[in-house]
Amino acid sequence: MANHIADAAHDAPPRGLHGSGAVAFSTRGEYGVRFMVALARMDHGEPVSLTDIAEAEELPRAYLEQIIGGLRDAGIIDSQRGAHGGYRLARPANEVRMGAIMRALEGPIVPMACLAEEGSPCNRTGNCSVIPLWSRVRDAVAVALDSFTLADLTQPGAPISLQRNKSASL
Amino acid sequence: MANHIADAAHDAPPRGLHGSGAVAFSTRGEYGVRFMVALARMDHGEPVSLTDIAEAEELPRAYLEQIIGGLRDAGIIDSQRGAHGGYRLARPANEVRMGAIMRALEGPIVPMACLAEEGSPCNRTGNCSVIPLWSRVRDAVAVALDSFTLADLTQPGAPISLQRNKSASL
DNA sequence: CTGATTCCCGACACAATCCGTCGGAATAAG
DNA sequence: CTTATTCCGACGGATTGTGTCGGGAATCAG
Repeated sequence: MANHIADAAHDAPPRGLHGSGAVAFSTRGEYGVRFMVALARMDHGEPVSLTDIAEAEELPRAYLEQIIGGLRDAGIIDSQRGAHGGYRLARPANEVRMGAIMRALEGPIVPMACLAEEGSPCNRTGNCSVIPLWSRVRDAVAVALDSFTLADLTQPGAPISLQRNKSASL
Repeated sequence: MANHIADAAHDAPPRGLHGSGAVAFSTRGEYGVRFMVALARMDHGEPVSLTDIAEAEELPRAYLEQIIGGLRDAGIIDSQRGAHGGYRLARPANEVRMGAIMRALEGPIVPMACLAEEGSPCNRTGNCSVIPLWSRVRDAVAVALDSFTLADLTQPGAPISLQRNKSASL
């Protein structure tokens, strides 16, 4: 009886919904950022091998290798194969915004499937007044990420005004 | 040879990592918010049944029922059982912040496992300088969500300065 | 040339989580 | 008593996240 209701909402989302890389930060983001920070610290002109970084950060090497492919494709890091090969920063650390790194690692920032680029995922555009909310959240995340550069994280100590607020519930 | 590296990083995370309700917005958040908006519009003093809302929003009824339990437990909505029962807003729509709704639906906002409340999930607190980044993202999301009230979404039209920026890539 | 080192890439397996369904118990109105 | 509705626990399928494995391709040293 009520099945057609479920069906109507069921075939609406063509793609998996938060799979396209939502604001969800998985280990890809965590590991990838830690990789970048470690690389920025170790990069002294010679390429740094993946094994060295994986050991220093205690991360699974093979998995990390798979993750950082996105960083290379995005032109954030340069790679050199062969003996004595490894990775280097493509640009100085203070010119690399963390938003670019996260987008390369996790895909575009789309907190909700409604905000996908192509196609018309949300057929209720007229009816749905919730889009401004997700839109603002997306922009806020992007601004927050882009307010840091890689150089801000390589230096120890609080890079910008940082208060560890232990307010009750966020 | 290199296995102990993987092992060291392997038994470190005791709990599932982004399961505690990260910034990841799943259908719980989407459906729950749509439920709240629909309820705010239909609430005229009499309780509104879940079936009516599910039909109006074309959402799976049984799943929605499961989702909104969190809203009731958080005291955001009142429920009345039995015939002619249903749901009502516990407070006026303009006093309900969207952050409270999202927290009730998806759990606390924790973009990365490092920021969990209890225990010391990140044993590299001295070494890890990435925490400020995740911390700022978390705060930005919280502020963005709390900048909307439920009333802002029930009225059609742009509630706050809203420009649908179609900038290339976020 | 040969071999060692390192990146590169596709496929695979395991576990967790998400999404949604189902059936029944409790409560309230007529 | 019958009906309408919330409430609750359990269950299954599909998807995705996490990580491994093996081999191929480039590069350098000898």
